Amino acid sequence: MENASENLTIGAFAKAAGVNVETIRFYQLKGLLPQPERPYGSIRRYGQADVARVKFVKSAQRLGFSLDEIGQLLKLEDGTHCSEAAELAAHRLADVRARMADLTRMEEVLSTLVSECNAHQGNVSCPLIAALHCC
Amino acid sequence: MENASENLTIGAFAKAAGVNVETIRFYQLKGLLPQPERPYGSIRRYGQADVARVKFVKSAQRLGFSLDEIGQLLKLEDGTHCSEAAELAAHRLADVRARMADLTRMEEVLSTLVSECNAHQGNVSCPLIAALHCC
DNA sequence: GTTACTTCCGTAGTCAACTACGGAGTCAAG
DNA sequence: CTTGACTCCGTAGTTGACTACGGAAGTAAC
Repeated sequence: MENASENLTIGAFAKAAGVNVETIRFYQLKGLLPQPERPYGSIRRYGQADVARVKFVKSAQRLGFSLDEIGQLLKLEDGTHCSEAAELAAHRLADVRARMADLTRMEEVLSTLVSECNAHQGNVSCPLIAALHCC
Repeated sequence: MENASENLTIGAFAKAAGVNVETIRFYQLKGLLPQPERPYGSIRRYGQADVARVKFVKSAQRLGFSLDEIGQLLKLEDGTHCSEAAELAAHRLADVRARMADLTRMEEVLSTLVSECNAHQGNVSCPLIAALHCC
């Protein structure tokens, strides 16, 4: 008999990869995982390479890549197309920086308003509400 | 005759507020704008107070508030419930800071990987792909 | 050989904040 | 009084990444 970890049912596979069964099936539909053949109408089996692939997807997601982009990265998975991969990452990096700039702006305004509200003891209007009315 | 800006059709209102007509109707559905009465089966009219309300919504959105939260803020619009408003803003601020922390982590990893990829001239595996495979 | 768990597969639902569509009614200008 | 633009209203579609459902078939344990 083969190693048990090379003969996983979809449930064991999902558990090993740390995702739901439905997520596996969803990734197959999206082309992120190959549709495994079903020998003689029985159930499909998975191995460590499949687990690694899902973990690759999850790692890339943590860096902000979309599933579409991850599909592109998976085509470069052999590591021989470094410049293409770097270009994808550079786009991601630009997007991350743009979102950080937005959040920085929000953070500045919100923290100012929160501290103004906390300092505010009078009976005139709330600084936060006033700011939303006026800008 | 009244001031034209107090007798707006929905189209003029939307233009004045800088949004689409459909957005107005959507906000009415969500309770962010009152459902104006239709006098005698004719069309509805809007005024500057409505325009101000939509602009309030859009200002709050720029600070990261969801429409649900904005609904709560609108109930405090008279400015006399500063501490409640400040509490909502504090939650928003915490969320903004959490998202910034996530993005900062992504930025660090991505920028490192992009520069490693750019420095990488050998024929061994791409640092980006390797990183996704391993962490 | 039966019970109980799992898998298969397609379709539909979730969330947020809209956007699009379509048919009927209303309104102003000529 | 007709034309054309606008409004009304409900329903459905969009995006992304899943999650849920349900009936049929395969599989494992006893």
